[in-house]
Amino acid sequence: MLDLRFVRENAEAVKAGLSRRGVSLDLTEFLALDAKRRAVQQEIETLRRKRNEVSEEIGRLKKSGQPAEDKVAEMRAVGDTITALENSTREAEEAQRNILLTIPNLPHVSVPDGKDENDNVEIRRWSPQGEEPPKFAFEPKPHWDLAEYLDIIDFDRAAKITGARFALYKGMGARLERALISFMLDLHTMEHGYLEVLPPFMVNKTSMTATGQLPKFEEELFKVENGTYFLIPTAEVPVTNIHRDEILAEESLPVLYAAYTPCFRREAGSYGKDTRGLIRQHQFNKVELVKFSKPEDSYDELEKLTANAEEVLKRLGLPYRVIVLCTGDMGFSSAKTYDIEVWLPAQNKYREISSCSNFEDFQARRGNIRYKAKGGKKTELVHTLNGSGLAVGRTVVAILENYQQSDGTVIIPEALRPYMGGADRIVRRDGKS
RNA sequence: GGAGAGAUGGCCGAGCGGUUUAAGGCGGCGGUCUUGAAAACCGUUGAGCGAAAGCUCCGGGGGUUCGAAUCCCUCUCUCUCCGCCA
Repeated sequence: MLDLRFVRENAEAVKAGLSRRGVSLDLTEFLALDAKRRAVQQEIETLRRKRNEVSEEIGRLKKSGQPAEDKVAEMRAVGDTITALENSTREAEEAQRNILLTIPNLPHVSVPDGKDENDNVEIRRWSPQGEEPPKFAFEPKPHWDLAEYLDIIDFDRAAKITGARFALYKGMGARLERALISFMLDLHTMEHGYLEVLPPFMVNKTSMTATGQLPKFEEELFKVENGTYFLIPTAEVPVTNIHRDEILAEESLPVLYAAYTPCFRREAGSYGKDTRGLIRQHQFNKVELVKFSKPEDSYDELEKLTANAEEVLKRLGLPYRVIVLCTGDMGFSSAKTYDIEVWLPAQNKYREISSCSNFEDFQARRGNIRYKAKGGKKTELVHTLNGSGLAVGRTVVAILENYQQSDGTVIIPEALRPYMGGADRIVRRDGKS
C-alpha cells in the first residue's frame, strides 16, 4: 500500500510511476474524497474537544451539587452531531482504503521499463563450465519421461487421488524432494545466517492482505470451506506476518528467516500451460527466504538474498541465469524483482526457479511492521524482502533433466549425496536401467 | 465438545463511570558517583493523525451515558479444569 499522504501530495508522480507498469490510474475521485474526509475529520475533532471540556465541567458541577441539566442537554445534541459525522466519514475512510489496497507498488528507478516478459533484462549467466550450459551428446528427455521410467513420480495416481496438477512422489523421488529441502535449509541457516521457521500452512484474511494477495488476487487462492482461512500460496505470507503490528529494535535488523512450506495455488488462468510434469502444480514445496531490513539497506539486502538463492544452484551444479523483471512483468507488491531461471535442456530454455523481490515499505505499511532506531524518537516502516531459495519441485525437474544419462538413469549431484544416504545415482528399483 | 477465568504501553501489573492528562515495577536512554563497571541515587521513556491547537488508541466490533479502560452485547484469542483425540 502506498502512503495516503504521499499519494495526496504527489499524485502526478504516483500516476507517472504506475504508468511505467502500464497501469493508468484516475485519482480525481480519490483526491476529492480525501479532501472532504479531512474537512469532516476537522469538524469532528473540534466538536469532540468541546464535548470533552464541557463533560469535565459537568462532572465538577455534579460533584459540588450544582445543576447541570442545560449543559447535559447541549452535549447530548453535540454527541448526536458527532455520531452523524462519524458515520459519514467512516464510509469515506473505507472507500479510500479500498482504493489504496488495490494500487500496485511503484517500481524502483533501476527497474527497466517494459510491457511484458519479453522486455526483462538478463543480468548474468552461470554454468559449471563458465556461462553457457553444457551440450548433450544425446537427445535429453523431458523430466516426466525420466520420472516415469525411473518410477519416482506418479502423475496418474495423483490425478486419481486428487486431480490434475498434483504429484505422487515415490522411492528415490520422494527422497530427493526431502533431501533438497534439508540441503537448502542447512545451507541458508548454517552458512547464510537465516533462522529456520516452520509456520502455519493456513493463514487468515488479515495476513493475506498485509502481503498483498488480498483483496485483489483471491481467485489465485484456495480458501478452506469451514472457516475463514486460506491455504498459503507461498511461505512469504505467514513468515512476513510474523512481525505484523510489531515494532522491531533497530539492532535486530536485518531479521532473516528461512522456511520450508508447501504452497497451494489455484493457477486460474493458466489452463493449457505446462500441463505435463512438475513445473506447474496446485501444491508444491518451496524453501523461502524472508528479510526485514532498514530502508537504507534494502537494496544491498536484495543483492545478498539473490546471491543466497543462486548459491543453491551453484552447489548443485545447475546452469542458470538471473534476469531483472521489467516494470510491466513485476508482481503487484514488488518495487524490484530478480528472477533466477534454471536451464532445462529438454525444453531448451531457462525456466523460473526463484523470484527475489524488494517490497520496500509496501507490505510493511499494510502489515504495520515498524522499527525504532536506538535512542530515536520516531518509528519507521521496515522494508520487507523475500525470495525462493528455491522452489523444490522445479529443482527436482532441473536435476533430472541436467543430470540424466543416456541410459535413463540420473546422477545425484555430489552436494546432495549425504542427504540421499550416500547414493550417487537414481536407478530403477528393479535394477534394470 | 462442556465449565470457568482473563486480554491494559517493549515486558510485568494497578485501575472497575468524572484530578487516568493510564499508578507502580522491570527493561531502555541520559546523568551523579566511580580508574572503569556494578550497585545506589536523580531525570527521562507508548503509538497514530495534525502546521499547531488538539483529537484518537486500554484485544476487535457494536451499544448505554453529558462523560467509558471501567457498565452491556458480540466476536477473536489466551489460560485452568473435564471429556475426546494424533
